[in-house]
Amino acid sequence: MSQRITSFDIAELAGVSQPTVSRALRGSNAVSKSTRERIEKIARELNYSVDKHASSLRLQRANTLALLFFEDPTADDTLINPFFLSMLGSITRRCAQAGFDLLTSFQQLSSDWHTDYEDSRKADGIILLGYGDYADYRPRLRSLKAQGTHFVRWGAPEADDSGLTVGCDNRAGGRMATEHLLDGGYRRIAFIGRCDDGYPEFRARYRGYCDALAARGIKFDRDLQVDALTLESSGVSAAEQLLASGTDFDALFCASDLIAIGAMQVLKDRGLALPQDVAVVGFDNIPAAAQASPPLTTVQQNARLAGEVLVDTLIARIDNKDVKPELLPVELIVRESSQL
Amino acid sequence: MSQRITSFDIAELAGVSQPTVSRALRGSNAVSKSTRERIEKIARELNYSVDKHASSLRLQRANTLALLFFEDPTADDTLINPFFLSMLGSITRRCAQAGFDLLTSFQQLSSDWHTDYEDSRKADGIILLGYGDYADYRPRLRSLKAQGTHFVRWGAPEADDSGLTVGCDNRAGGRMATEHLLDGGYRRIAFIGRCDDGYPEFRARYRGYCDALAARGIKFDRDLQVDALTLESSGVSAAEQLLASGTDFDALFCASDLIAIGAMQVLKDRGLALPQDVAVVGFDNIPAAAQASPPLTTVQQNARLAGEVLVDTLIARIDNKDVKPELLPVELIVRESSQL
DNA sequence: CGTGCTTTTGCAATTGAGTGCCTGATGAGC
DNA sequence: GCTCATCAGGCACTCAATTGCAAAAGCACG
Repeated sequence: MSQRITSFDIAELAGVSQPTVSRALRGSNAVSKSTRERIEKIARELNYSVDKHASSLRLQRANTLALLFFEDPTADDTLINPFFLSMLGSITRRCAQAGFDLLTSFQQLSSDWHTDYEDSRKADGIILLGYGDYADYRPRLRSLKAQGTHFVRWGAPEADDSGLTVGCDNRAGGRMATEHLLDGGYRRIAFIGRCDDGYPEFRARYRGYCDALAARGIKFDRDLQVDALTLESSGVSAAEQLLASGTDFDALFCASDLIAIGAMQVLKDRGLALPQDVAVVGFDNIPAAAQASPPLTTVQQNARLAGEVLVDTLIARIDNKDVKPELLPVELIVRESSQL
Repeated sequence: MSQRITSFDIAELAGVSQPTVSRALRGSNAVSKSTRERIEKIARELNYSVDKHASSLRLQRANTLALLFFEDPTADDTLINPFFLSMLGSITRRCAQAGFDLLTSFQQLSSDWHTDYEDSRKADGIILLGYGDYADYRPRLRSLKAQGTHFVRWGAPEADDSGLTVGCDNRAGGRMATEHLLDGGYRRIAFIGRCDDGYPEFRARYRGYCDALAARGIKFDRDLQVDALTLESSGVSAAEQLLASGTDFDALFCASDLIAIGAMQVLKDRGLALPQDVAVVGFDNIPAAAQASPPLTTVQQNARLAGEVLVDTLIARIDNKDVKPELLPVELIVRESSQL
């Protein structure tokens, strides 16, 4: 295995000094056109590429982002929100376009992941994709922000974190889903999902649900809300709980597709016809939604766009540019679980 | 924002020289216990961590692996083999355990991805997860190998790439799936999937299928093999083609779950009862397999183990240790698509 | 108390690229 | 032909950590 090629090798072959090679390759205008072209040609022929570590050390910039999947300690990999995974491709591509590398990690919500990334200069900024109870890590995010760490998070923006959080318009999605059910003639629509402080995204979807009911003058019934997390098993229990309560309902708006899939299973087992007896709408449009039986109506987030906006926002923050937070659009995908 | 903390700061506070700090923190035995503890304490208090780039530059080692998802140019993200994604968590965790970072990227099969990673010292080695026609990139892998690049690939090992490829025992999986169908009394079992040179994994599954038939003395019928790629749409066309051909069949062994899901859709649309009229078995155990209607019997690969073995194998190669390739075990998951 | 050995530590150089400052060359204008 | 401006390129240093070598300090033993 031959010795690595350095800018000194290129310099020697081109008959110039090493700094000139550096200037030529990074496009300084203090190098004549002919010299630059000669250097570029040699570099190409030798398959030279700049040593990332030397460059980062000198520039004090890694040109690398870190993607952290926060995991629930109880979760196994098969439970990863498929939506996050479908962002991955988009994130890596956008990073590549912007000249950044992407470090990926799955982490427990432990105490030192941020140290590990920004303190050691491995990454210039962090993208956080998390699930689990947001209340648990809100304080940590606050302290990260106070430390000046560069990061963006996917979720529901809160009042005090301008630009730190990118999310889709969950509230609009909740409204669209509920209006769709109302348009279908359903009137006793249950909301399945936790909507307290720990689940800001679910809460926004819930608000959209309330908005739609209010707009049609339908009274909101407290009994029609049942807690559930983004787990199929949680959808199962929620549906069982709702049935056991005896509350009358003719439709479910589930805060996520996984919940919806679990709930549909229970409804079908009880011999209810979907959507004749009960219509179901989910949220996320995970691949399994289309496979479900019946195929699940759901609100789709644009994963491609989401990934791009996360990357762009983070890079803007790193460059100390102003970032205006935006809510990304959602789209209702109507399938047979809500409409024959 | 305060200035970054360096080993010089620690040295000053500890009243020693900077090299002593370096030695203390990386566990050299040329540092007295009391000095080491003093330094470690100060480093901890200041939240110091070693600058990755300076360290890598000096050590000539990035302590980083790159994970490349090779993508089919035609594919969109929703088509990513879910099995690969479920390896991701396992790979990141194993890397973390081994003290490596993980760079992730989705790449077209372009000409310079390897340059970009190992030549620029971004990563010490590369994990390749790919799909599409293997014949297309076999030559590229050969040249990578010739260049001495460190890499491992997930797939079906071939004769000449010892240790470069880690895979599960596709042939055993194919045999198990087929034997299960034979045990269920099915005799006209079709194999749906391409099994030429470009798809070594499918081919291994196909060989297992042939093994099982041969073991029961059942004559193999050429008409019962239909090409398909890992796409739902491809499963749809394959099933239509098989039906159109008029070939008699009572079961399908599909080379992947996505193919199986597409094929089942067609069979159901034609009014065939699953599994009474036709039994179906897939391969991969993707999450949608359990959601399918009827739930799909399939061969499960152990994604956690796969990720760990990929990482371990690659690190062993980087350290120039000997690597013995192994075939990872598979497991048959019986569901209603093949058994009432 | 001196000699010789082992720890412990510091000095100086190294890793590869990027940059401030200065010099030398070139060309234009008079 | 001379002066001055401009441009190209080189020197030396920097980024933060690691390491070979040598010196100093500590220790034991005669």
